[in-house]
Amino acid sequence: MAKSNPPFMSGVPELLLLRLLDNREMYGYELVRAIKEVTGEAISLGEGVIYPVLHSLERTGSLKARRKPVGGRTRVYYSLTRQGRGRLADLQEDWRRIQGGIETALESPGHA
Amino acid sequence: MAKSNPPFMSGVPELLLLRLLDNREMYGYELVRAIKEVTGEAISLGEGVIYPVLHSLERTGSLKARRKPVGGRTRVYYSLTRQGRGRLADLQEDWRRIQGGIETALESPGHA
DNA sequence: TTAGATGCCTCGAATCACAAGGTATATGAT
DNA sequence: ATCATATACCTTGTGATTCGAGGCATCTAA
Repeated sequence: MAKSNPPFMSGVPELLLLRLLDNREMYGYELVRAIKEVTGEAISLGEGVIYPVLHSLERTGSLKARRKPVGGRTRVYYSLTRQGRGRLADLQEDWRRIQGGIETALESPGHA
Repeated sequence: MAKSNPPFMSGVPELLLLRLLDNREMYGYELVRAIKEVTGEAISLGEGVIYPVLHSLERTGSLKARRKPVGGRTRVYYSLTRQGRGRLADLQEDWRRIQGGIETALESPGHA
Protein backbone atom coordinates (compact mmCIF):
# COMPACT_ATOMS: atom_id res chain seq x y z
CA MET A 1 0.00 0.00 0.00
CA ALA A 2 2.92 2.25 -0.44
CA LYS A 3 3.92 3.81 2.82
CA SER A 4 5.63 6.57 0.86
CA ASN A 5 8.35 8.43 2.68
CA PRO A 6 8.24 12.19 2.72
CA PRO A 7 9.64 13.61 -0.52
CA PHE A 8 13.41 13.74 -0.30
CA MET A 9 13.56 17.44 -0.09
CA SER A 10 10.56 18.63 1.77
CA GLY A 11 10.68 20.00 5.26
CA VAL A 12 12.26 23.24 4.20
CA PRO A 13 9.35 25.36 5.33
CA GLU A 14 9.53 23.47 8.61
CA LEU A 15 13.23 24.11 8.85
CA LEU A 16 12.88 27.83 8.23
CA LEU A 17 10.12 28.19 10.77
CA LEU A 18 12.00 26.34 13.45
CA ARG A 19 15.12 28.31 12.74
CA LEU A 20 13.34 31.63 13.10
CA LEU A 21 11.55 30.57 16.24
CA ASP A 22 14.83 29.49 17.74
CA ASN A 23 15.67 33.17 18.05
CA ARG A 24 12.47 34.42 19.58
CA GLU A 25 8.80 33.66 19.66
CA MET A 26 6.83 34.92 16.70
CA TYR A 27 3.32 34.73 15.30
CA GLY A 28 2.15 33.32 12.01
CA TYR A 29 1.55 36.44 10.02
CA GLU A 30 4.90 37.74 11.16
CA LEU A 31 6.64 34.55 10.11
CA VAL A 32 5.26 34.80 6.61
CA ARG A 33 7.02 38.09 6.10
CA ALA A 34 10.09 37.09 8.06
CA ILE A 35 10.80 34.16 5.78
CA LYS A 36 10.75 36.38 2.76
CA GLU A 37 13.02 38.83 4.47
CA VAL A 38 15.53 36.46 5.97
CA THR A 39 15.98 34.58 2.72
CA GLY A 40 16.63 37.74 0.80
CA GLU A 41 13.34 37.43 -1.10
CA ALA A 42 14.52 34.11 -2.47
CA ILE A 43 11.77 32.16 -0.78
CA SER A 44 8.23 33.30 -0.28
CA LEU A 45 5.80 31.03 1.50
CA GLY A 46 2.15 31.98 1.71
CA GLU A 47 -0.15 31.66 4.67
CA GLY A 48 -1.62 28.57 3.14
CA VAL A 49 1.73 26.92 3.71
CA ILE A 50 2.75 28.47 7.00
CA TYR A 51 -0.33 27.99 9.11
CA PRO A 52 -0.78 24.29 8.43
CA VAL A 53 2.88 23.65 9.13
CA LEU A 54 2.69 25.59 12.39
CA HIS A 55 -0.32 23.57 13.45
CA SER A 56 1.38 20.36 12.56
CA LEU A 57 4.50 21.31 14.48
CA GLU A 58 2.41 22.16 17.46
CA ARG A 59 0.50 18.89 17.28
CA THR A 60 3.72 16.92 17.18
CA GLY A 61 5.18 18.76 20.11
CA SER A 62 7.88 20.80 18.44
CA LEU A 63 6.16 24.09 19.14
CA LYS A 64 4.01 25.51 21.85
CA ALA A 65 1.46 28.21 21.19
CA ARG A 66 0.45 31.18 23.28
CA ARG A 67 -2.48 33.42 22.41
CA LYS A 68 -1.90 37.06 23.04
CA PRO A 69 -4.40 39.85 22.40
CA VAL A 70 -2.79 42.88 20.82
CA GLY A 71 -4.88 45.94 20.15
CA GLY A 72 -8.18 44.23 19.45
CA ARG A 73 -6.64 41.44 17.40
CA THR A 74 -5.30 38.19 18.68
CA ARG A 75 -1.91 36.90 17.82
CA VAL A 76 -0.78 33.35 18.29
CA TYR A 77 2.84 33.30 19.33
CA TYR A 78 4.86 30.14 18.82
CA SER A 79 8.02 29.10 20.57
CA LEU A 80 10.31 26.09 20.43
CA THR A 81 10.07 23.21 22.84
CA ARG A 82 13.03 21.08 23.75
CA GLN A 83 11.79 18.57 21.23
CA GLY A 84 11.53 21.30 18.66
CA ARG A 85 15.18 22.12 19.13
CA GLY A 86 16.03 18.51 18.44
CA ARG A 87 13.87 18.53 15.36
CA LEU A 88 15.61 21.67 14.18
CA ALA A 89 19.00 20.05 14.55
CA ASP A 90 17.87 17.02 12.60
CA LEU A 91 16.39 19.02 9.77
CA GLN A 92 19.45 21.18 9.61
CA GLU A 93 21.64 18.16 9.22
CA ASP A 94 19.36 16.68 6.58
CA TRP A 95 19.51 19.90 4.69
CA ARG A 96 23.27 20.16 4.78
CA ARG A 97 23.47 16.64 3.51
CA ILE A 98 21.33 17.13 0.50
CA GLN A 99 22.64 20.61 -0.18
CA GLY A 100 26.15 19.22 -0.12
CA GLY A 101 25.17 16.39 -2.40
CA ILE A 102 23.76 18.74 -4.98
CA GLU A 103 26.75 21.02 -4.76
CA THR A 104 29.03 18.09 -5.39
CA ALA A 105 26.97 17.13 -8.37
CA LEU A 106 26.98 20.61 -9.83
CA GLU A 107 30.66 21.11 -9.32
CA SER A 108 31.74 17.73 -10.55
CA PRO A 109 34.13 17.97 -13.45
CA GLY A 110 33.16 18.11 -17.06
CA HIS A 111 31.10 21.14 -17.77
CA ALA A 112 32.60 23.83 -19.89
CA MET B 1 -9.04 27.78 -11.07
CA ALA B 2 -5.85 27.95 -9.12
CA LYS B 3 -3.11 27.78 -11.70
CA SER B 4 -0.63 26.80 -9.00
CA ASN B 5 3.01 27.45 -9.71
CA PRO B 6 5.44 24.59 -9.36
CA PRO B 7 6.39 24.01 -5.73
CA PHE B 8 9.13 26.43 -4.80
CA MET B 9 11.78 23.82 -4.63
CA SER B 10 10.97 21.22 -7.17
CA GLY B 11 12.99 20.70 -10.28
CA VAL B 12 15.95 19.27 -8.45
CA PRO B 13 15.66 15.88 -10.12
CA GLU B 14 15.49 17.75 -13.41
CA LEU B 15 18.54 19.77 -12.49
CA LEU B 16 20.60 16.73 -11.58
CA LEU B 17 19.67 14.91 -14.76
CA LEU B 18 20.50 17.83 -16.98
CA ARG B 19 23.76 18.37 -15.18
CA LEU B 20 24.84 14.78 -15.65
CA LEU B 21 23.81 14.73 -19.29
CA ASP B 22 25.78 17.87 -19.88
CA ASN B 23 28.90 15.75 -19.53
CA ARG B 24 27.96 12.85 -21.74
CA GLU B 25 24.95 10.98 -22.97
CA MET B 26 23.58 8.41 -20.56
CA TYR B 27 20.65 6.05 -20.28
CA GLY B 28 17.96 5.97 -17.63
CA TYR B 29 19.05 3.04 -15.56
CA GLU B 30 22.55 4.43 -15.53
CA LEU B 31 21.34 7.83 -14.41
CA VAL B 32 19.54 6.34 -11.43
CA ARG B 33 22.82 5.03 -10.09
CA ALA B 34 24.82 8.03 -11.19
CA ILE B 35 22.72 10.40 -9.14
CA LYS B 36 23.32 8.39 -6.04
CA GLU B 37 27.00 8.30 -6.75
CA VAL B 38 27.55 11.89 -7.72
CA THR B 39 25.69 13.22 -4.71
CA GLY B 40 27.71 11.09 -2.35
CA GLU B 41 24.69 8.92 -1.52
CA ALA B 42 22.90 11.99 -0.24
CA ILE B 43 20.18 11.78 -2.84
CA SER B 44 18.63 8.66 -4.19
CA LEU B 45 15.95 8.90 -6.83
CA GLY B 46 14.15 5.78 -7.98
CA GLU B 47 13.19 4.83 -11.48
CA GLY B 48 9.67 5.97 -10.78
CA VAL B 49 11.04 9.47 -10.55
CA ILE B 50 13.72 9.38 -13.22
CA TYR B 51 11.87 7.91 -16.17
CA PRO B 52 8.91 10.26 -16.12
CA VAL B 53 11.20 13.26 -15.79
CA LEU B 54 13.29 12.07 -18.73
CA HIS B 55 10.19 11.66 -20.84
CA SER B 56 8.96 15.06 -19.87
CA LEU B 57 12.30 16.66 -20.68
CA GLU B 58 12.28 14.96 -24.05
CA ARG B 59 8.74 16.08 -24.78
CA THR B 60 9.60 19.67 -24.00
CA GLY B 61 12.69 19.61 -26.15
CA SER B 62 15.42 19.72 -23.55
CA LEU B 63 16.63 16.23 -24.32
CA LYS B 64 16.85 14.06 -27.36
CA ALA B 65 16.73 10.29 -27.15
CA ARG B 66 18.61 7.67 -29.10
CA ARG B 67 17.80 3.96 -28.85
CA LYS B 68 20.82 1.74 -28.88
CA PRO B 69 20.77 -2.05 -28.66
CA VAL B 70 23.46 -3.38 -26.35
CA GLY B 71 23.88 -7.09 -25.96
CA GLY B 72 20.27 -8.13 -26.42
CA ARG B 73 18.87 -5.29 -24.35
CA THR B 74 17.97 -1.88 -25.56
CA ARG B 75 19.20 1.26 -23.94
CA VAL B 76 17.75 4.70 -24.46
CA TYR B 77 20.51 7.24 -24.40
CA TYR B 78 19.67 10.86 -23.70
CA SER B 79 21.66 13.93 -24.57
CA LEU B 80 21.18 17.66 -24.13
CA THR B 81 19.80 19.89 -26.82
CA ARG B 82 20.69 23.53 -27.07
CA GLN B 83 17.43 24.29 -25.33
CA GLY B 84 18.34 21.81 -22.63
CA ARG B 85 21.53 23.68 -21.94
CA GLY B 86 19.53 26.83 -21.46
CA ARG B 87 17.16 25.04 -19.16
CA LEU B 88 20.09 23.75 -17.16
CA ALA B 89 21.48 27.23 -16.73
CA ASP B 90 18.11 28.50 -15.55
CA LEU B 91 17.60 25.72 -13.05
CA GLN B 92 21.10 26.15 -11.77
CA GLU B 93 20.47 29.79 -11.10
CA ASP B 94 17.16 29.06 -9.42
CA TRP B 95 18.87 26.57 -7.22
CA ARG B 96 21.66 28.90 -6.21
CA ARG B 97 19.10 31.48 -5.34
CA ILE B 98 17.08 29.36 -3.01
CA GLN B 99 20.12 27.60 -1.63
CA GLY B 100 21.63 30.97 -0.83
CA GLY B 101 18.41 32.13 0.73
CA ILE B 102 18.27 29.18 3.06
CA GLU B 103 21.90 29.52 3.95
CA THR B 104 21.35 33.14 4.85
CA ALA B 105 18.44 32.14 7.01
CA LEU B 106 20.34 29.42 8.79
CA GLU B 107 23.36 31.56 9.42
CA SER B 108 21.51 34.63 10.51
CA PRO B 109 22.49 35.73 13.99
CA GLY B 110 20.83 34.66 17.13
CA HIS B 111 21.09 30.99 17.69
CA ALA B 112 23.05 29.81 20.68
C1' DT C 1 -17.14 54.49 4.06
C1' DT C 2 -14.24 52.37 1.61
C1' DA C 3 -9.75 50.43 0.96
C1' DG C 4 -5.91 48.34 2.79
C1' DA C 5 -3.24 46.36 6.24
C1' DT C 6 -3.20 43.15 10.04
C1' DG C 7 -4.19 38.56 11.75
C1' DC C 8 -6.25 34.18 11.91
C1' DC C 9 -7.90 30.25 9.28
C1' DT C 10 -9.42 26.37 5.62
C1' DC C 11 -10.42 24.27 1.28
C1' DG C 12 -9.76 22.46 -3.53
C1' DA C 13 -6.57 21.62 -6.81
C1' DA C 14 -2.03 21.02 -8.81
C1' DT C 15 2.35 19.03 -8.38
C1' DC C 16 5.49 16.09 -7.19
C1' DA C 17 7.88 12.13 -5.40
C1' DC C 18 7.41 7.33 -3.66
C1' DA C 19 6.74 2.44 -3.56
C1' DA C 20 5.40 -1.22 -6.01
C1' DG C 21 4.64 -3.43 -9.56
C1' DG C 22 5.07 -5.35 -14.71
C1' DT C 23 7.81 -6.74 -18.94
C1' DA C 24 11.96 -8.77 -20.89
C1' DT C 25 16.77 -10.35 -21.50
C1' DA C 26 21.31 -11.80 -19.66
C1' DT C 27 24.29 -13.87 -16.21
C1' DG C 28 25.77 -16.61 -12.50
C1' DA C 29 24.88 -20.04 -9.12
C1' DT C 30 22.90 -24.37 -7.73
C1' DA D 1 17.97 -27.08 -16.14
C1' DT D 2 16.37 -23.68 -12.97
C1' DC D 3 16.34 -20.07 -9.92
C1' DA D 4 17.90 -15.71 -8.27
C1' DT D 5 19.93 -11.51 -9.37
C1' DA D 6 21.23 -7.81 -12.26
C1' DT D 7 20.22 -5.09 -16.17
C1' DA D 8 16.92 -2.14 -18.62
C1' DC D 9 12.70 -0.24 -19.80
C1' DC D 10 8.15 1.31 -18.22
C1' DT D 11 3.39 2.73 -15.69
C1' DT D 12 0.15 3.10 -12.09
C1' DG D 13 -1.83 4.29 -7.57
C1' DT D 14 -1.22 6.82 -3.63
C1' DG D 15 0.44 9.95 -0.41
C1' DA D 16 2.72 14.02 0.93
C1' DT D 17 3.42 18.83 0.10
C1' DT D 18 2.66 23.10 -1.64
C1' DC D 19 -0.15 26.60 -4.06
C1' DG D 20 -3.76 29.86 -4.77
C1' DA D 21 -7.83 31.76 -3.49
C1' DG D 22 -10.78 32.65 -0.57
C1' DG D 23 -13.45 33.62 4.24
C1' DC D 24 -13.68 35.95 8.74
C1' DA D 25 -12.67 39.82 11.78
C1' DT D 26 -10.41 44.09 13.45
C1' DC D 27 -7.88 48.40 12.98
C1' DT D 28 -6.16 52.58 10.37
C1' DA D 29 -6.07 55.95 6.95
C1' DA D 30 -8.02 58.40 3.02
